[in-house]
Amino acid sequence: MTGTAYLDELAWRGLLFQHTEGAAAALALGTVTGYCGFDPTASSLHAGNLVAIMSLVHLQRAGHRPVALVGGGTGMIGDPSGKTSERQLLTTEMVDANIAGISEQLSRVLDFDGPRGALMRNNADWLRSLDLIGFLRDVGKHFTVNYMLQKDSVDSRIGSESGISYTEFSYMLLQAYDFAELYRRDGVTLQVGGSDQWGNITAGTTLIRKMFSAEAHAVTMPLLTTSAGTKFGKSEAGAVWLDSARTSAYQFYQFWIGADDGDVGRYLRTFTLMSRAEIEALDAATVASPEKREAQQILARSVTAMIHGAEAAQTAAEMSTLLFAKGDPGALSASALAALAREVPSASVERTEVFDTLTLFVTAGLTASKGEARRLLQQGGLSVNGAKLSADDASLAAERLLRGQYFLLRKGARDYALISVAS
RNA sequence: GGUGGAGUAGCCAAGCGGUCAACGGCAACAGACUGUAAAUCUGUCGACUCCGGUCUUCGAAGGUUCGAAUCCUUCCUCCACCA
Repeated sequence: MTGTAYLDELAWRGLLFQHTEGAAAALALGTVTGYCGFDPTASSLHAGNLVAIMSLVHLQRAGHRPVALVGGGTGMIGDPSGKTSERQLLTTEMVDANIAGISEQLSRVLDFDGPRGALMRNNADWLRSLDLIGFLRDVGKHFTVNYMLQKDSVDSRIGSESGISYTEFSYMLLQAYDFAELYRRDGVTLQVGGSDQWGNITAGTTLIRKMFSAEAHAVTMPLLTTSAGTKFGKSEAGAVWLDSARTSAYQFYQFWIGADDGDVGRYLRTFTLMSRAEIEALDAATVASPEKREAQQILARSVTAMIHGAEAAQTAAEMSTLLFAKGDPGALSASALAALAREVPSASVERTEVFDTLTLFVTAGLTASKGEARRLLQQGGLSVNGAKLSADDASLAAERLLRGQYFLLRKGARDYALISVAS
């Protein structure tokens, strides 16, 4: 294992934005313990957080020890980095509930066994009981306000309409203190994060130098964007969550398979552990025959398997094929339909002789109101059981139910839902 | 503290007594074309709707008027200049 394996790996994958001087040398000296923080802003992580998770996975694979820090303390304050306005404070209960959710997700992806097994830490353990006077004397004394004002995260907010509260202004010191505390407790000497975290991270290396006369390092990764310039990790329906209760494995799979040709190579590098040669072969395949979507399929399969397991990824792929292979939905077996009901958003309704088309789409959650459903119907954007509906298909007869029980609804090109009739 | 300017739908941004649910752009959604891609073109785009309409919006609260996003008063917030 060469000393620069970690940075080299990040670099060719396009995941290296900047790092402190001497980071490479420090990594070359032996096993380094490095951490990355996760904000408990929701009870689940989302696709965007995968970049940070991968940074820890690569760290571990390069022979180092990763620490995942959940922000049970910092989450009470809110990180101003990259935010244009003051944030709403979360309650302790919300933060703790969110921590429980994201800890579980992190523990599924990282390897906690062995001498370099990952560690899970929660900064609530040291931040919530922090006493103000002690903090101001021990930590605050090491930072000038001048230094803090220079940080981008603060500077951009100073000039903004809403300004920045003292609470969020202090955030950087808490994160710096986290780094120092992890150094003291676990010997952590490296922090990785998004490029917007540079200021917070270097505040930490500064603090460690002043408090412990020790050297610590920062590595940051570029913020991910799509080739269209939009924020990554959003689908039509909103954020792509790692929690299958929020985003089913099928929907998760669909998100990845919809990747643009221009993005898929980068995503393979960022979100899979595939080798450079394998990925370059897929790049070539995309150029040669983009319509096969080979790279997208492998990407979707791989990332879904990492988050939801190989079995769920297999099922998601099968459902995807089922829906998009342009087969006749009437031919689907009862068990295939039952499986579909678990993967695709679904709802059940009472049995009647005829069903109101618009109501069905609203019930299925594909449209927000009957008005919207009507508009889509008139535009030809709705279909049932694989057949496009026309403007006068205001109702559906019970005879059209698949296997006597289901309606397969579709909005647009790829938004499916299943209605099942209570028997 | 003084003077001047500004606050309009998810964002940007017109409108400045009725024809305003409010021009235009972006974003979003749908259709055509495709490869479950991109680009392009077309349509939709406050909420609900029995598609006839109904209801709630233009920083907040009052007021003038037959009628206000548009005029007046007070308040809140932001920006600029002066002190």
